[in-house]
Amino acid sequence: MSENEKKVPTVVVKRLPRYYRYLGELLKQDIKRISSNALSVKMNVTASQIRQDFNYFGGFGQQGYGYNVEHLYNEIGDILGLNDGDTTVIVGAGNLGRALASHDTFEKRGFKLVGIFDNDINIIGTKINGIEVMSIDKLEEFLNSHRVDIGILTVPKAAVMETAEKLVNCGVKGLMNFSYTELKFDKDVAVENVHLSDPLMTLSYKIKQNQN
Amino acid sequence: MSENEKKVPTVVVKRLPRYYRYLGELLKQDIKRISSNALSVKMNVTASQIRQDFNYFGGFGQQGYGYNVEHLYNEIGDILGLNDGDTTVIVGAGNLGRALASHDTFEKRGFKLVGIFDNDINIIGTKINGIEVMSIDKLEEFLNSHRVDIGILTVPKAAVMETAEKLVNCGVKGLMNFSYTELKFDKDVAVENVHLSDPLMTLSYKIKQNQN
DNA sequence: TAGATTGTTAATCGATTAACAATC
DNA sequence: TAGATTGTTAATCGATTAACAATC
Repeated sequence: MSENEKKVPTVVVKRLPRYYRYLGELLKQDIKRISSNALSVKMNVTASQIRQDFNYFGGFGQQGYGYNVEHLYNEIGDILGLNDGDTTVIVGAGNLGRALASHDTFEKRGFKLVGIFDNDINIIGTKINGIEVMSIDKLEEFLNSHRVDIGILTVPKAAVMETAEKLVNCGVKGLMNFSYTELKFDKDVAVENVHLSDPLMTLSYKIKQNQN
Repeated sequence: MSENEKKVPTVVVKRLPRYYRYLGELLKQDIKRISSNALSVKMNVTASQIRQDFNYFGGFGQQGYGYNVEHLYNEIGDILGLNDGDTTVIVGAGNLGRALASHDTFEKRGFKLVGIFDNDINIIGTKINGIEVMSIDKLEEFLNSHRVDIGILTVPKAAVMETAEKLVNCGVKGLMNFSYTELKFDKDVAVENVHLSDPLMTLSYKIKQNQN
């Protein structure tokens, strides 16, 4: 990052996927352009925030016109690295692993699933979404012979640390962890810990509030 | 909410599940008490933030001692409404619905799954995690004869709005939506929209940053 | 009591919103 | 050109951190 580029706040980065989704919808509806104001109404945020957010990455709009939907969509995709052809492996072919392997949004977003691994002899060899489940014993061999950018971890908690280290040691650059732990590596390894019950708990809180 | 209670910022509420998880771990390790400072090191946040956060709900600690782990854990559980015995139904028994039905953390957090619904004749009647999948045609009948607090939506996007409205009309107070839309109701219906590919995109962004 | 650590106020920092000149 | 809407600076708001008196 060069001297004069200001670091983009995490809070802004976290909003990018949402912009991307909304713009994708507009694109589908064949809407060619949109103003920050019109978008703000749809997304329920302020127009000011939208313009500020986009300006972290340079202006994508045009005065008096607004934003070209397709252009903006592609730019945000680029910023998010969705056009980098990132490859993924899923480790852990249990219920959640299988669900994610079949989750076609990942593919739509430009991520290519190249391998699924498990240690259950009854699962190894079966196919999920056209991809054969391989033995976890073959993981390192596979990683050494294929470029894998992202590891999606759906293994039990007890196995997650060991698995994560294997992945990282073999050059995987990012981990999406669904196990019940919080992984953390040096800053050169990107990690996203996903806890599916967190939003459920937040929901429970909100329900309780509404009752009063 | 009474006059003099200040509204808890969303950002604080969103942190509660994480505190809850960490305290649960401490509890398992038989750690009886912890100071905000020790917890801050573990959780990689500031001790100041921890004390501020807890103080929105009244003080749970004791000067010179710190916090009693079990007590704090239970208090946060109460605040989150985990002891309210909230019941859930899952609508959509595809891969993700099945994975969530088998996801035992939901149950550990005090949520009771009471029904699973689908429209696929091949799935109806099968059992997931001991619960029989019912026809979606029976949804309203079921909701009218059972108290259901939370609806977990794993139906295709095209069906989500209609399903959500059915649930809400039958008294469901909160929705956890995994479909590719953003649901929004009046503020008396709590909604959490979960987009599994969002963290994957954020991860992709981080990887791209690390490359530079 | 002395030491530790909270609860809470005050200071700082960062993010959001408002405003408007620039310009398409 | 006149109107619309951005890009961007300035003002405001809110969240985080620092500091410390209260107190266990």
